[in-house]
Amino acid sequence: MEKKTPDNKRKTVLTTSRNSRKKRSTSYDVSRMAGVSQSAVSRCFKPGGSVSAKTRAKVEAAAKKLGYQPNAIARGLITRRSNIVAVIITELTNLNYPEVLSQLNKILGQKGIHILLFTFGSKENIDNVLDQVWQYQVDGIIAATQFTDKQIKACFERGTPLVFYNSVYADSSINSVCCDHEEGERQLVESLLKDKRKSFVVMSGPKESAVSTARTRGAINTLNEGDVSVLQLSGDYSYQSARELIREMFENKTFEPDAIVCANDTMAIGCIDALRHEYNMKVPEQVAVVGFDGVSQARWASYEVTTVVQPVEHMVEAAVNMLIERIENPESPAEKRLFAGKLIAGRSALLN
Amino acid sequence: MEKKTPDNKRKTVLTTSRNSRKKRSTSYDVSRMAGVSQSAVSRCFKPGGSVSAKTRAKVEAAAKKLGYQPNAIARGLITRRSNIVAVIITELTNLNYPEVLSQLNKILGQKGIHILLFTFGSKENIDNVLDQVWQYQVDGIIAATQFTDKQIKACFERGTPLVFYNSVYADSSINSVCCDHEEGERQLVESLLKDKRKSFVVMSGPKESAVSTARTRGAINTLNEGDVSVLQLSGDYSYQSARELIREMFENKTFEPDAIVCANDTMAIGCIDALRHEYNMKVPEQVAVVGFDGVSQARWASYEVTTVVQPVEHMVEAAVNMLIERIENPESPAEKRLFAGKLIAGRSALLN
DNA sequence: CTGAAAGCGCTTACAG
DNA sequence: CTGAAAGCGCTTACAG
Repeated sequence: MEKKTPDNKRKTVLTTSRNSRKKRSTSYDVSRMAGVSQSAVSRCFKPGGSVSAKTRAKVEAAAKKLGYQPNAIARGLITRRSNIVAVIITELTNLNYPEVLSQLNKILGQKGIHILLFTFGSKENIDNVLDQVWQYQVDGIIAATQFTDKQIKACFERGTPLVFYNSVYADSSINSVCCDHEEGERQLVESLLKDKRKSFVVMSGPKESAVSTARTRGAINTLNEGDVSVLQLSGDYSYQSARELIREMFENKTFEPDAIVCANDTMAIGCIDALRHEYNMKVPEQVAVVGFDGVSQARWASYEVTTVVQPVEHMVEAAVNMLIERIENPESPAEKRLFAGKLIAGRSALLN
Repeated sequence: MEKKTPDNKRKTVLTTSRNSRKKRSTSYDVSRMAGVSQSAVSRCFKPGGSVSAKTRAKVEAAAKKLGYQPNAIARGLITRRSNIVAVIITELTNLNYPEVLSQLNKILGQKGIHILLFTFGSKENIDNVLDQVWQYQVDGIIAATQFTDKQIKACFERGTPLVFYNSVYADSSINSVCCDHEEGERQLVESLLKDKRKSFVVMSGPKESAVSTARTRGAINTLNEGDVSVLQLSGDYSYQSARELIREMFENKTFEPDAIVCANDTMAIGCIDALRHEYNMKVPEQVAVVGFDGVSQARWASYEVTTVVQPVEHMVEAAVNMLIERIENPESPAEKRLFAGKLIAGRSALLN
């Protein structure tokens, strides 16, 4: 009631809520209290703005008293820089992503950039996500998911810088940071070949995942160079899918592997559990199992998965730097950065 | 070069970048092409805006041709509704959070609300995060972390609705959604007591975590009702910390537990691995181990942790609904919602 | 260094 | 239903 309501027609729900919401103070409020112009206030909050020490002192005192913070939304409207980046990421249940996301937040935060987060299951439509992204005028996009050509083109047309994380496209005008999945897998498989393994199962992740495809390709190509038998199975990156594939294989009794190459650590863990706990087999003596990613769970004593660790910190930092470079200088040439993974010999496979 | 640059003084880096950035079309561009007023365009994009079918058709055609999307930033400036909610979350490595975050995104997304994500390690300052939050004029905050009274007061003063997730405060004017950690722990411990366990280790998480404190309190209070010996140890929710605590305990040979009550599943898994792989002990025969959370890893065959599952989906949905209710109606009374967890008997403890 | 003024792209009473 | 106009809270040439 103590509020001034000059306009007593304000009665809609929206207005009610607007009124009862405390009004935040603006640069005008500060300028009035400090006895300076509104422009002066604005300059005080702009790094490198030219203001005298005296003016700055007055403004800072007033701002503090009023609890003033510049409105980043209004600023973004006029500067066309929101300092917000969209992070689009599938499968948050993928054990690798929390680390990626956490690292992204850390590095972007250091640069004063914020994350508008979009995650989604396979069901949802990336087009919808992109619509949201345009509306929020983000400065750029980091995408850890697969886009269609059309979606990529839309980003170009709108001039929104785009960097893919672990998702590669042949088109050289597309920016990406990627782990060398194919080469990493080759190293794993070569070690298994040296260890005289003869019957291989290669267990892929989801069909639509380019990462899984690259890993599988690395495995198959390397195996084709050796004199071994190979069975390809297709899962979905999950622990459950790996267990089920093992179960099916043994029930059909069609194949007796002595090595299993999994598309990620989670599936490797699923295989190890199925082999040991359902079929009473020795890992790695009877069957060697290898994964990929280097998630923390892979190091747990019950598994100690032999795997390739992605250099997540370096990759994320590279992605962020690439994106910022392209936000600040849209003419930067496109670039693909490929990082080597590091093979870690655990106890799920005998490697010398 | 084909661009019109009426003002040839534009030469700063910022301006360069602005120019080379494709200009997105605005409601004015659409109105010009459609031959209607800009207000008409605006109304077409407002749900329930009153426009004739004819006008709407013209506007939609023009908008489509221009690839127009309303600028949510400009809209937010005038409506004072950004449709952005800040999600503030510690310890993304905590295995429970990916699920929470993914669920948050799903439910908020369904309501047309976006997430500005803030994660941080223990080092960083929540005050800094809150400064960012104010600047971005978020509609509300979901905090899965501990605030100081002063920080909570700041939210009140600015009129920013705030809902805590798994973080409780005595003050009844604070909104929160929480799992009943104390009662869940009581149930776990009672089962262990029924199972005739006599020597208990209670392994806490980080000192600053209210959740860990509640769980530990539930355990200790229940144990005090029985005739058993109790050793309290303090870790940090991590697998490593649990293994180290076990190691220290056995090296000091001060205590021989037959039951270990862990602050979360990850620590329970660490205990199981340490007991089995370092000390060659049988779990659950010699030592029973229980956790808390119900993360997917707890169900892995190597562990099958007896635990209490948090009803994450319900909790997140409750938090989102509470927040939206308070955004739309700031006068809503404060509320605390407490959800029961569900005890799942795994094979890490013998429960009947 | 400083202030007055224009303008970012919208929404929304208001008057027709 | 429609359009002209004011205004959200800023930044930034411009002129002093």
